[in-house]
Amino acid sequence: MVKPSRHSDPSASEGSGRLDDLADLPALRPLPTAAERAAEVIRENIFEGRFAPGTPLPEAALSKALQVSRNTVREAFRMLTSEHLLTYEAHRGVMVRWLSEVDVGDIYRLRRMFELAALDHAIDGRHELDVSAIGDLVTTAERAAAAGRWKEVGTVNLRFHEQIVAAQQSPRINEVFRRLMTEIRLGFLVFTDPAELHGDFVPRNRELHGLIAGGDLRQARAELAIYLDEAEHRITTAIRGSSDRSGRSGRSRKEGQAGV
Amino acid sequence: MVKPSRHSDPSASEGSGRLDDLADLPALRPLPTAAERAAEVIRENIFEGRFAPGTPLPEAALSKALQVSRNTVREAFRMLTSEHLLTYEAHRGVMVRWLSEVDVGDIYRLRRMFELAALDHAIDGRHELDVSAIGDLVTTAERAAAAGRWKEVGTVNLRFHEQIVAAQQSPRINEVFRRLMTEIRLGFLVFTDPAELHGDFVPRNRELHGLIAGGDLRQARAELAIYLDEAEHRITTAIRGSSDRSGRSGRSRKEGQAGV
DNA sequence: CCTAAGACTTTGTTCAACAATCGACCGTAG
DNA sequence: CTACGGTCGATTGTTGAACAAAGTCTTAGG
Repeated sequence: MVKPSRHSDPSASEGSGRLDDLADLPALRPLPTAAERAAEVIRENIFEGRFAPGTPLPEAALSKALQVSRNTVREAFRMLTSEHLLTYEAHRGVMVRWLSEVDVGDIYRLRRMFELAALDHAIDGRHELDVSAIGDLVTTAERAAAAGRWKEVGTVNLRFHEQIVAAQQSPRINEVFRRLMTEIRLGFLVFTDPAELHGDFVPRNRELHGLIAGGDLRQARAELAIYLDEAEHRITTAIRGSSDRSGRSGRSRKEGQAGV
Repeated sequence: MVKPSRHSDPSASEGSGRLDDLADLPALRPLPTAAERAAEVIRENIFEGRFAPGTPLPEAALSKALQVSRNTVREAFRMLTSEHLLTYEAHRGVMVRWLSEVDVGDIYRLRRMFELAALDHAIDGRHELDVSAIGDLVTTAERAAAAGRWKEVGTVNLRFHEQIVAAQQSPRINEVFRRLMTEIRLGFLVFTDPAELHGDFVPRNRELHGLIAGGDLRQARAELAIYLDEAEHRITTAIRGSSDRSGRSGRSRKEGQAGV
């Protein structure tokens, strides 16, 4: 069973079990290379709204700001481009990606495929959903919502869906889906009030968890489908609104964005 | 009104319509950066079998061989790693990826999802398959097979499937699928005689095309499902065989491959 | 046989420089 | 006034050398 996990391998339950507890530690972020750290910072700045969609990111400026060399910045850019967070054009550099309505539609098409397939798998008994992990995530989201930490609510909600998809135990599905979840966060940025977006999804996730825990998987699947339709519609509407108001037709040359 | 718009209407038989033909030029292959060219060469060497799976690729050696700087080589490595053709481990560099049976199973799970969904889409009338493009690809494959150019047969066969998937008109599905097709070519490498693998798939693709052209999409879907099962089985078997024979347990440290 | 210290190799990162390309500015011609 | 064409400055693309950090191999010793 080749589980290509970069970090500790879970098969460490043999021999002198003294170190086993250490293996379960949160692994305090190795973040090995400078490029990864740089990418992390840029990513964070994007999701905090400091680097808004459309913002060009010059290599020299980032190099100075992050205190790393230009080569390292370029390396970080490449990572973020492959995550679809930046768009790249030769000799023109990178800019923070604009998520269009078309993009959202495309992302949700993939979400439906992967998430509904996961439920189908569970219905057919091919794999099992991790009910307790799912429940924990809902609880975490509820606590964050109660405390008003809406950004965290959004993040945890996405992990909730990742956990569902993980039931298929497909490394590639997990990877692609994770990237989709990162990308869709660009769509969250158009909401000035995150509560508006995430607020009522928390109780619905709780309901989903209840259905799954109760074994009512068919009902859960139906609910999930509705959930996805509505989420897509809500983000699409928000994007349409914001693109009308703030004239963002400044998309310059050509029509689309390159660099996928 | 001499606005030289790129896509003027076809009524170009008047005035100074002289430039309109230029708009239809094939746009002469950019291949802009040295890193992309380097990646292209390495990719080609992998699929030609000169860089076999498991081969480590030292930066310095490639830098000298390709006549580009080490930084550019690293850039190329990163591209190929994100295509899943190379595996990467910090401070240990990259090596050509081993495709395991588990990988093949995972890839084919995705293939089924995407390809069968494309047929379902066509069945529901949501999108249409490009029958002529599909037919052209089969013809090309037939000609290559007749001439014994089996590597080309494999490539064209993959493009045949890409064309089917393209019916869904989803940029992200296309991208992910294209990457899967690249990756599965690593599985082709275990066949010493490519004809053994690709040979009888060509007539089956012809049959598939016939069914699609005839509008018999349900039958096509069923055939495609069988096709995929058999292809998976054939590659899996070949990998099991080759990993038994040539002791490839030289997978050194740890059990898996990192870097996905 | 196994272990450990040191030598060697390869990767990670930086820096400075130059070439290639892009975008804007600015005259000139119609 | 607008359209065209060239110049210039800024940014990206790429190089080569250099050094630090981590891994691998060799060798000496228990």
